[in-house]
Amino acid sequence: MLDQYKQQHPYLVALDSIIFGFDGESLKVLLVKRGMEERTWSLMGGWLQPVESLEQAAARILFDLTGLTNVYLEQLHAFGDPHRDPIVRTVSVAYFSLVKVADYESKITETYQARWFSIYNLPPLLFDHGDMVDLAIKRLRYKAAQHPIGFELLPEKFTIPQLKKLYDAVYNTEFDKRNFSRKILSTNLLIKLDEKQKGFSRKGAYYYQVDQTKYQQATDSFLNFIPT
Amino acid sequence: MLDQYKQQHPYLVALDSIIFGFDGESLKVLLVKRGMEERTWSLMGGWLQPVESLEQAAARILFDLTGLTNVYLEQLHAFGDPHRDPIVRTVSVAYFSLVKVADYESKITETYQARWFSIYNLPPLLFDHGDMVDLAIKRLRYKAAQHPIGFELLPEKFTIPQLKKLYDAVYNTEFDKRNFSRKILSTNLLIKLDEKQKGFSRKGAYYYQVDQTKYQQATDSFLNFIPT
DNA sequence: GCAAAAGTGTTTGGGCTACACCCATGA
DNA sequence: TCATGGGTGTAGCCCAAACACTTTTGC
Repeated sequence: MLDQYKQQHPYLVALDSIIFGFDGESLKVLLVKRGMEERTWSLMGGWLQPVESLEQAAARILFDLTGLTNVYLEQLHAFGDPHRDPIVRTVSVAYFSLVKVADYESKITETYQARWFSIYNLPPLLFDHGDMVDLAIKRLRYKAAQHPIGFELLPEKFTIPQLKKLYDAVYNTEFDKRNFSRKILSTNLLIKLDEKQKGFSRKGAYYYQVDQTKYQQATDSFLNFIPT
Repeated sequence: MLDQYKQQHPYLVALDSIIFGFDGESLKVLLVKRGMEERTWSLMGGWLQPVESLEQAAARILFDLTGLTNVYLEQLHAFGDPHRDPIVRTVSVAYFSLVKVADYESKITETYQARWFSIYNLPPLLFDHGDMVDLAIKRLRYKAAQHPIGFELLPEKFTIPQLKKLYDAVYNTEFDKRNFSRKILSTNLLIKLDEKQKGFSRKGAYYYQVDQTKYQQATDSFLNFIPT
């Protein structure tokens, strides 16, 4: 190894994931109690391994907890305050992910002690994990305003009222249902199914699903996505 | 140190800066030829030191090259492909910054071999620095479309036509001057000065400066910032 | 038949776009 | 006086916001 490299200090590199889910009513974050820190809730995290990229590591860690693959995963921010971990200096790269709660629900408490918390009712968190969550919420709002990522939080089939409730929860407000559905449908990203939701309301709402082809393209383009 | 930490591999952590500048005509990036890599241009970068945060490190490195402080500096992305640096595994946190070219111009070539390159005419770059620049341009466009960060690239006093040229350069297009100035002025972020620019045009354009108070607040809020 | 949620239509105002003319000045 | 860039005004259009009524169905 060259001198220039030898003189430098190496640091531990961790990954932490802010995992968002939506249960039909409010926006939730998945927290765990890990290892030595029995008393404090924290984000799901782990260490970067020699053979993997940051993104691969984040996906691996997410898989360990949830058993899910093919999940929406986006790098949030690298946190590197010298004293963020009081034991040993660690740089943590935070990722945020959006998961469909229904897809796995059961798995999460098998190995880990994990629980969903409403974003408006979070417990004290380990290290700077609270900052990470705050930033992730901000980013989610920012991003969901222009990109149709909200679908990632719902099951394959969902109704427009469900989608509206999700947006209501994310922005902590109440959108106008008429303008909302007009706006959403005008994107042409949704395919109306023949099936109606049963049990929830008398009338029943039509199910929709995402047009995956169009969705892939739209993800990269600008869309102003918040109606009234 | 606890076992959990001991078993983990540490890595070198670097910082790289995409430094944008505007010379009145086109958008530029500042590149250097560093150390051993005499033959390849690269971004300005350095190693994370034990006592500093990521942001402090990025600011320090930027200061070393340009002598500037109080510069617009924003974390772009952490790059961690296992083989991005072929010699030793390194995680690099990239920052992008916007500097006022006029403020220092002279200093940059004293210690380092540095040069401004048009973003449309970049040389081959070291490692994954090309990806970093691409991402930074994308982010700059994305961000400048909604936040008034364009001012960071101009001197304290600037004219509306100068600002329009900057936006033209960033988006590689030509905005309509009437709509552009209406839009910019409607934000009320600019203070018109009594002074006119001399020498460039016959008539001379009025200088403006940023209303710092309002600007600080606006930075955090949504503004749709691109006219025709 | 009534309660509760789903679904749809209209009007209005503001902002964006497109476009054209006058102004100030140095040469 | 003329050439060059600076500065402003307007009409049309589209989109977003505000708002109310009808439909469906389980009880």
